[in-house]
Amino acid sequence: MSTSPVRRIAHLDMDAFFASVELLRYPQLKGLPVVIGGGRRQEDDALRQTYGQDLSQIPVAAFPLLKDYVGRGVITTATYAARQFGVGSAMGLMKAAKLCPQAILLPVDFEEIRRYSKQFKAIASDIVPQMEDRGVDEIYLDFTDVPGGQREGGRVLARLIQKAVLDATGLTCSVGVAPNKLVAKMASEFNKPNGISIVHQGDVPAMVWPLPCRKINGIGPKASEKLTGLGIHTIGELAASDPQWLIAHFGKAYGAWMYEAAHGRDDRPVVTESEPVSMSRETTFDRDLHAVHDRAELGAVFTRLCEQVAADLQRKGYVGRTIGVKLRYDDFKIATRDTSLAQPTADAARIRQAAGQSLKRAPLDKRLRLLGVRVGALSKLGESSDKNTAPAQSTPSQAATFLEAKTGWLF
DNA sequence: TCTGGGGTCCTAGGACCC
DNA sequence: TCTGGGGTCCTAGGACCC
Repeated sequence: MSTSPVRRIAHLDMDAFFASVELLRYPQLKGLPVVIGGGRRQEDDALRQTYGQDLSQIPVAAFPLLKDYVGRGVITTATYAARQFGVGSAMGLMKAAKLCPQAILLPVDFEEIRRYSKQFKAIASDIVPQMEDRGVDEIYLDFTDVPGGQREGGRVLARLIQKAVLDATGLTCSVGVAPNKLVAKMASEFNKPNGISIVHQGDVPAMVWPLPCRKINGIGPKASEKLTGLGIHTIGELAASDPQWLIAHFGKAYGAWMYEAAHGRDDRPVVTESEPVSMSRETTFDRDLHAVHDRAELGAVFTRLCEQVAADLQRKGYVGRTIGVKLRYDDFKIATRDTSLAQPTADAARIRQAAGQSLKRAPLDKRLRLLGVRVGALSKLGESSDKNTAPAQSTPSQAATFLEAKTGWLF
C-alpha cells in the first residue's frame, strides 16, 4: 500500500470583489460605505458621461446615494465600511437604505467584473495549475504537488499568489490552506480581508468546532434552523452527535455527510475542468405582471429571454434538449415546468416554442414577479451524444386549460 | 417598499422496459 | 393468475452556493 502525501488545498476568495473593482476606478471612494447592486440607472451613465475618462475626478458628492434608490434589487457586494452598518450581500436595497442611507450606490459592471475575474484566475493558475473555478470571485488550488507548496503549511505559496494577484490587478484576496476543500473554504474567512489562514487536521477542534454549523459550506438556512431546533448550534456539537441520530433526522446521505463535515473530513478532489449542465436567463419585473392583463409585455419579455439564452448557447457552442420555464409568483413561490425535445437545439424560435409548451402547464392565475427560461441536458455542438430517445409531447394541465383561451398569445 | 441572476445537485414518483 | 424485481428517463420541487 502506498501512502499518499498529506493534501494541501487552498481556497482563494477575492475581498469584496465587486466593490473593490469599482474602487479601482473611483479611488476617491476608498474607506467610504459603498454598495454594489440594483439595475443600471440613468444617473450612473450620466455621471460617467459628464466626466469622460477622468473618473477619479468625480467629486464624492456627485455619486448617487442608497437612500435615493427606488425599486427592486439586492446588494451584490458591500465595502467593509458599509458592512459596519449591518448591510451585506443578498440584502434588499430598500432594507439596506434604512440601515445605511448615506452609502454610495453603484451598479454592477459585469464586463469589468469578468475581466478582473479572468485576470486573477490566470495569475493563480499560472502558479498552481490545479485550479478549480468556483464562480466569479473564488477558486480552489491544489498545493499538494507544487514545489514548495507544503512550506509553512502552504503559507509561503499563498503569500506569493496574493502578491502576484495584487501586483497585476490592485486587488486583495484572502486564502485558507487546509487538508481539504471543506476546511480550506472555512479557513479563507478566518483572516479577511487580505489574510492567510493555515489549518491542519489537528487544528479542527480548536479552530472549527466553536463555529456555528451554518459556516459549513453545504449547511444552509434550512438545515441550520433544523439543527438549532434539535439543540445543535456549533460544529463541535454536530461532531459530538450520534451519526445514526443525524441520519434519522436528515436522511442517509445528508446526515452522514454532515457528520463527516463536522469532523473536517472531505476527500473531494480539486476539479480543473467541467462542462455546463444548463444555461438560463431570468428577469424580475419592475412590478408584478399578470398573464392575462399584461400579456403583451409578458409575451415580449418571454421571447427576449428565449433569444438571450439561445444567443448564450450559440456563443459558447452548446445545444440542449430540455427547455424549461421558471415562474416566481407575487407570494415568492416558484413553479418550474420543462419539456424535452427529440433533438437538442440552440435555436431561439424552437426554444420559444418548447418554452411555450412548458409555460402552458404552469398555473397562470397569480401575478408573476419573475419569468425565466432554461435550457438543460446540454451537449457540445457537433458532439451529439446520440441519445435518440425522446417521446414527451406535453399536454396542458387541467388547471391551466381554462386560461388558455385568454393567454394563447403566450404560446 | 423586503427578498437578483446564474448555477449545481439531490430526491421522489411515475412511465416504461426487461 | 399473481407476484417481483431492477434500471433508466422524465418531470417537479427544493436546498444550497456565488
